[in-house]
Amino acid sequence: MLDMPVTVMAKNYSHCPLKKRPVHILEELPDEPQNLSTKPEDLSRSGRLTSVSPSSLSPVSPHSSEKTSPPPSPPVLSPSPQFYPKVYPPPISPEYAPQTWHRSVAPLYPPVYPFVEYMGPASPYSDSSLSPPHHHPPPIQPLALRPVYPADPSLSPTWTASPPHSAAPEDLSEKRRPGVRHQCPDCGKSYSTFSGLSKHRQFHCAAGEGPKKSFSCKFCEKVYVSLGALKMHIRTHTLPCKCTICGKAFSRPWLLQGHIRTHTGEKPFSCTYCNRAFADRSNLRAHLQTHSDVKKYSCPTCSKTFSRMSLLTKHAEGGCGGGVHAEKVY
DNA sequence: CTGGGGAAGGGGCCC
DNA sequence: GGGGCCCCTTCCCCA
Repeated sequence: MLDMPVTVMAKNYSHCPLKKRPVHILEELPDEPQNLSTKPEDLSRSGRLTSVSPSSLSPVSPHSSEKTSPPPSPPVLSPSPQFYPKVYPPPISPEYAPQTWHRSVAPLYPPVYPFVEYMGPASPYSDSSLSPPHHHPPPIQPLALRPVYPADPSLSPTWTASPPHSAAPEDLSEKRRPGVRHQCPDCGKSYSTFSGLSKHRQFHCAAGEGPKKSFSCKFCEKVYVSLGALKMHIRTHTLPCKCTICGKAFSRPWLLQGHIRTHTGEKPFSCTYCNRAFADRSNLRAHLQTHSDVKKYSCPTCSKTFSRMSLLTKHAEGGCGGGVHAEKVY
């Protein structure tokens, strides 16, 4: 069974009047990894907020009533490009939209590999905070992934997932012929056995184009292709950044920083149209949509636009008939 | 019921 | 590789 941390789902928010969401309290964390936080204690101990970097969203001091520039009149109707510089992909239908981990039951990240084989002391999981995939793989099929080398040595081989029994006996004998070295076409390392080369190419060769290592979270079923991504994810379980005021824990320092603003009342982001201030930049961005006649999300059926995807989804589900195949308006 | 605000989460990117 | 930040998204609450 999984060695999960004890997570207490608070029934109410009495311990923090500002919270609207249930709070996960890690009561015990067996083999708790080191504090992966950057400087959470510095943040909470000092109680001093780091300055928010200036941006296009014009942060202002918490209690400043003066504005650096008069609000433009009247509000521009189309979203300012400075806020939406990206080319957005088509919105995902909510039924397929990703959900946050604490709500999700099914893993969002299917394993990259059918299996991961441990390689002894040099294992990437030597860090106690990182665990090997807790899904014990099915019996390892030798040659489950094998490279097919092209004639041109400068080209990377393709990988095939042919079952082991598909390899002809003569092929195996060829691969194990004494004196024959199996060289990695990507990095040049040679191995006495084909399986050695195969393992190298699957899990160690950074130059290769084959599948890379996978890093599995020991607290849930998510799998990442990089150690950094896994470490970042693990913080969502360990929640190393703790608010000294209410005790709520967060995965990242800047999340805690934003939370502390809910206590201090600091709202560094102000709307240039109505002068309303927000503690969160994204909330200001959403607010700016309310000043626009043509909003970000439009119904493909009736062309009505909405400031939020959730509103469009409700609209579509409410009988417009257009479904939730929303399109963003720019 | 709808629309908006508040709070928070995650991945990605840049330094 | 890690930290900080950005952006998007989601959920909850309220008017």
